[in-house]
Amino acid sequence: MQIKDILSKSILDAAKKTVEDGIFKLAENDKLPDILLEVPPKKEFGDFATNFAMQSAKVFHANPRKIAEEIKSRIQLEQIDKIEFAGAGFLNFYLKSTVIYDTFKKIFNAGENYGQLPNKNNATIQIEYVSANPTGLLHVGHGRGAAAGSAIVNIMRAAGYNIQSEYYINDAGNQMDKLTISVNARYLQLLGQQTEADFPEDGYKGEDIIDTAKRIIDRDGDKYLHVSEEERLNAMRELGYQDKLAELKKDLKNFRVEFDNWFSERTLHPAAVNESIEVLKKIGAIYEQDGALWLKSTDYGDDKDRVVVRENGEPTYLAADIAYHKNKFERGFGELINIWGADHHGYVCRVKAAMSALGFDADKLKILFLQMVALYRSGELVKMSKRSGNAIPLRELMEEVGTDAARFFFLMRSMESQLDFDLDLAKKKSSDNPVYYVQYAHARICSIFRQTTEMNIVMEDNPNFNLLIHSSEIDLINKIIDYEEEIEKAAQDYAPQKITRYAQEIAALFHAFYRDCRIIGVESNLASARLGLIKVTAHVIKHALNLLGVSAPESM
RNA sequence: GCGUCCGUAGCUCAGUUGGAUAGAGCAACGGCCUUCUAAGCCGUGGGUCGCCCGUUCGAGUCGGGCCGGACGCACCA
Repeated sequence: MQIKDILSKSILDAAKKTVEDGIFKLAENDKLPDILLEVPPKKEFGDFATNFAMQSAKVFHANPRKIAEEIKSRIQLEQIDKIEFAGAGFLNFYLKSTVIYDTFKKIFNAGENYGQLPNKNNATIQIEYVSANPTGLLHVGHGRGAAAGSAIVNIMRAAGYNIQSEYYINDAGNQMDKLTISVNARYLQLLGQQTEADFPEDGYKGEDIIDTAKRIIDRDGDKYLHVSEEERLNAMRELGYQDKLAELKKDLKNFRVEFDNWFSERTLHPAAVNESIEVLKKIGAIYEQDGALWLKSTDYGDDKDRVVVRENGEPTYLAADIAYHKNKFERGFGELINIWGADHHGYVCRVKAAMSALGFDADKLKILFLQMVALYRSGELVKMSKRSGNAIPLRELMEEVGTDAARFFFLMRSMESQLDFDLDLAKKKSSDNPVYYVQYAHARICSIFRQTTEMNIVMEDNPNFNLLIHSSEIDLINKIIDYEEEIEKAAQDYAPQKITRYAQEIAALFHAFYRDCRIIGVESNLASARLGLIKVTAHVIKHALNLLGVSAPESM
């Protein structure tokens, strides 16, 4: 049992005891408030504090000071040095120093396992993210989604959840037709059969389509000039698609993003799409009007009903999405998480409406939104890529600042905040740059180990951590003790930025320790304990960076 | 007009189911290398938490109303 839980329980027991002792009365319908323990904002306020005396003032009909005194006198714990009443009604708990040493010793002994929480034995949670159309290059917005999604997957796994990650490939419908005519036009152009003037108006104009056409020519030459137009278009569709998908996978891999499953929209057409429409028709959630089929999403709070099959008989994107989400629900996940760009928020209601209509628990579907990314260079907003004339491709960002900095910067802010990405700062090789700052702390520790090993300063198997009494050492130990709780919180809130922040904080505490506490040149038992401390510190920094998908170099 | 998100130091942002004197980084200014990486450390200044009203013992946090910004409001995806 964690010290926090022990404290909570003894506070609750003490509160109950005040009632038993007849000090306070609890009315029939009144309940004791939950015990909230927090780490106080200032060290003088102790190791933990609770506002219980204030929270319970109402049900006890007594002033907080009186409540605090009564509770204080009923708590006897060997781990506690003293309890003080402070402020408007806080109870501050001061732990005996042995508590943190005992806790730290357990962490030290856990070694590489520290940071991996026990399995929660939950039904698998599915996280679907990126899911960009395979019709062009991933841009920086996708990059933010990729960084966030993969970090959330890592964090939730560390927190003990079973996770499956998935990418939904929109490889059917309109956008594939556009890809086809675009690749076809570039192919014909490159082989001198067409000019720029022939390029279809609504085609994809990006340069990457030319690259795709070039690769097709490199492979198959001009052979599609000598077949029927239909055959050529079919070839352009398939080859273009395969090429785009391969590029997309390549970028994601370089960005340290992997998926457990790739789900092709094509597999839903036409059977699964038709089937979900039939089911919805049968239960009256779909009706016909103006030659189209409409989902009655207004029954579930939507502004208007939505078309699922167009007048021309073609299903809409929504129709496929209903079939896809139905499929996901039927796979039996405990929770479905989608990470979408903020520009899709208007879409939530209709998808949830369809799932509710189909009898699924729409609350199991959690949709997280990602706000936009704005890149700044020399203080100026960078809008377009010079090369592609379009949104900035993720690979250009990776080339410019590197994968580590790109991921770290994407994960510094909460997802629902717009992100201003400072390219100059991301490239700086100094402590101004937060990613270098954290990595440097890790490298510094590795460097100390290289030197101490050479000087035969060794860490014993069982160092005496009680020797670590400097405030810089205590602060660092306390931060390390917090780590697993931080993971838990980050997982619960789907908030990778909490880990990014934590990494910066522990790095800062290490640098302060480095300033105050030397290892080489001190008495061997103390050196040994300090080596133990920095060994765990290095592990935690590396572990946190791994969760973020950022490397932890051993030298810089 | 409607919906979602945002508004906290000059800039970018944290602020743990409402709690103690609102924090961090950058920028500015001033210090620290004969000793484990100065890619580091220490110090100083800097705030009407967009505005108003309400709920509460207590509001940056909750509710209502304004103001400002981003995004969305297709038989596109």
